[in-house]
Amino acid sequence: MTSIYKIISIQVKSYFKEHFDIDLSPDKIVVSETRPEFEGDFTLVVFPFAGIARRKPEIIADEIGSYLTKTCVEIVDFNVVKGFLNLSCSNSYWLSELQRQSSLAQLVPKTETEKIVLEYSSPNANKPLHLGHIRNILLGWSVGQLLKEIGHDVHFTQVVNDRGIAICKSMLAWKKFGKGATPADLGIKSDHFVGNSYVQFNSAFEEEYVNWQTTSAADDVFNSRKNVTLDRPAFFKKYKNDYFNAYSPLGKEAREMLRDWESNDEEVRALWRKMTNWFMDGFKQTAAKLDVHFDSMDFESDTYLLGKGIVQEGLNKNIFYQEEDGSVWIDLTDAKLDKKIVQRGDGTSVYITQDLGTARTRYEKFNMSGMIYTVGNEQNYHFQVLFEIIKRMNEPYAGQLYHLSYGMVDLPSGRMKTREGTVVDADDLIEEVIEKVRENSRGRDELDMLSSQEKENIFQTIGIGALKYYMLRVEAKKKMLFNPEESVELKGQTGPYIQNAFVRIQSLKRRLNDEIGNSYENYKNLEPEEKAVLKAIMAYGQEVTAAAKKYDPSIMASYLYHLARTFHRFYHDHSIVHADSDDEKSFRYHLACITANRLEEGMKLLGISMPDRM
RNA sequence: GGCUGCGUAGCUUAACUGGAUAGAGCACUUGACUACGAAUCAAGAGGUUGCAGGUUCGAAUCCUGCCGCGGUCACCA
Repeated sequence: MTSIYKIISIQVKSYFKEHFDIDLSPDKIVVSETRPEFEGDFTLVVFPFAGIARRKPEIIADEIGSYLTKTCVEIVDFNVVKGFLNLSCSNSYWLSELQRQSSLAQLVPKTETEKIVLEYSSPNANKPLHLGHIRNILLGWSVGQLLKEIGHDVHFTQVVNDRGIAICKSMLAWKKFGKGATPADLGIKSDHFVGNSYVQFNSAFEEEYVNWQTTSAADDVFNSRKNVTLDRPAFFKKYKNDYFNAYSPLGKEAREMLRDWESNDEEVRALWRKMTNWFMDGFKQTAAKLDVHFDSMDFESDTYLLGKGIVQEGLNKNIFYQEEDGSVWIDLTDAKLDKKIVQRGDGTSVYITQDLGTARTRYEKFNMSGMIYTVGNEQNYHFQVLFEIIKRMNEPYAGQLYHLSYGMVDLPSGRMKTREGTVVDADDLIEEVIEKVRENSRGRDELDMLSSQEKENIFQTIGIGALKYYMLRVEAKKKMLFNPEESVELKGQTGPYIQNAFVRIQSLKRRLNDEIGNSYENYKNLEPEEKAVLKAIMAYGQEVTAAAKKYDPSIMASYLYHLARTFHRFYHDHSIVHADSDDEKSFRYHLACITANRLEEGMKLLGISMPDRM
C-alpha cells in the first residue's frame, strides 16, 4: 500500500493527462495537511494549475476534487477555498493507515548508499571541553545518525589537537609549579587538571609580562612603536604576543620545549604523553556521559606532517606555483578566494596542507566518497578554500564534501571568553542539569519503587536529554544564545516534554498490554485529535529525510515536539483505558504505541534516549 | 573596506523552500488532578517579520538599496 500523498499525486497527474494531455512535473504538485481551521484532511494547492489549464483556480479545483472523489476510494469529500482544494478521507482509510504505519518495513526509505567520514568534536588537548564543544559534539553525532538513517554508511572520527605551543604551556607549567602532583593525588578530573596547568602558565606569564612593562627594554619598545596614537596600556595589550616571542623567558622555555618535542627528546615526549593521556582520560569520560562514540581517532601529533607529497603533486599538475623564496601557493582569485599559501619557504607545511594530507590519508584508509567536517562558522573561509583545492586536485572524494558549520554559542553576557572566566565548562553544565532533575523529582512518587541506582540512571537520561534537546532545537548555522536557566528547564518545548509523552505510553502498556486485541475494524467516527496524531506519525519519514538532506537536526527537534504535543492533547481529551468499545480502545492503544515508537526512534537520531518512567 | 552569515511577540524560536488569518515555548493573567502520570491540558494578552522599493494570483521567504549585529580576510591552528 502506498501513502496517501503518493496516491493523490498520481491521480492529479493522471487527471492532467486525461483532460489536457499534459505530463505534469511532480514538483508542481504540493500536498500538505489541511490547516486545522479548515474542513478537510489534506490540501492540494491548485494555483500553479490555473495557468496550465487556463481556468480560474476555483474551477479547476472543483474539477480535480470531483475527479479525486471518483478515482480514489480513500477520498470521500472535498471543498474549495480560493485556490486550495481540501480533501476529506474516509473512515476506513484512517483505519488502514494506522495498520500500514504499524507494519512498515522501514520508517525511512534507505535511498542513499555512500560511505561518509564524519569528523566532529576534535578538541584541543590542553583544556577541557566547554559549551562550544558540546554543540559541536551533539550536532555532529546527530547529523551522523540522520545520515545513517537514510542509508549512508557513516564513519565517526575526530582529530585531537595534541601538539603545538599550547600543550607545551601546560607541560611547562606542570613541570615548574606542579610539584609532581597527579590528577589522582588531587582528586581532579584529569582533563581539568591539564587545563588548570594551562591557566597556571597564563597567569604566570601575565605576571611576568606586567613586571616586564616597567623595564627600560619595555620603554624602548614602546617609544619605537609605529602607531603613535596608542597610549601605553593599549599598546601593551596588543603587544602581548610579540612579547611572548621576543622577550619572555617563559615563552622561550615553551618554545624550546616545542622544539625538543619535534626533535623527539625523550624526556619531553614522556611528559607530553603523560599530559595528553590525562587529557584523553577526561575527554573519554565526558564523551561517555554524552553517549557519543568514535569509530576511529586521529592525533595531530601523527598527522601534522601529512600533505607534503600533495604539494609536489600540485606543483607537477600546475595547480600550485612556487614563489622565489620557495613558498608554494595556489591562486583561487577566479573563485573569489584570493591566493593561499600551502607551504612555507622553509618547506614546512601550514594548517591547510595538513587537512589536504588528512583527507587523502582517510581516503586511502576508508575509501569514502565524501566527508563532513563539523567545525564552527569562524572557519567558513578555510573550508571553502580547502574544498576548492581538493576539487582542483581532482581527488576522488571531492564530490561530497560538506562543512557542517555551526554558529557560536553566546551567553546572555556576550561571547564566552577564556580570559574573563566566562567559559561554561561541559562537565559542570552536565552535572547542573542532572542536579536540577534530581531536585525536580523530589515530591513525585512515580519512582518510589525503584532502587537509587535506577533512579539515578533516569535522572541522567532526563538531564542529558534536556541539555541535548536544548542545544539541537536551534538551526545549526545560527548562532545560539545559551541561557543557563532555560537550558535546565524541564517543561514546555524541551526534551523531557517529549520523554514524558513516551513515558505515559509506557505506563499504558504496562497496564493494558494483555487485554488489547489487534482488531479495530468496526471503529467509526475518528476524533479530530486521533487523526491529528496519525497525521503527525505519517510525517515521520519525510521529516527524517529532510533533516538528513539538510544536515539539520533542528528539523527533527521541531517535528518530535509537534508529535508529542499532538499526542499529549489527544491523551488529555480521550480516554484509552475507559474507551467506549473494544474497537475504540484497541485503535487508541495502537495509535499510542506507534507514537511511542516514532518518538523513541526519532529521539535516537538526536542522540537522546528515553526513560520508561520519570 | 572586500567576502560572508544573520535581523520574526519582552526573551528563545518555527514556518513543508513562494501558499490560507506568521505557529510554538518561556515569562505574564486565568481555568482543569475522585478517569489511563499535572514534567500535562485549555483559555487570554502579546506581531507593520529591521527600513524602503520591486517581481506576482500570493512574499518572513526571491531581487535591489539602505540600517543594525556577528564572523573572516596570518608563512596561527
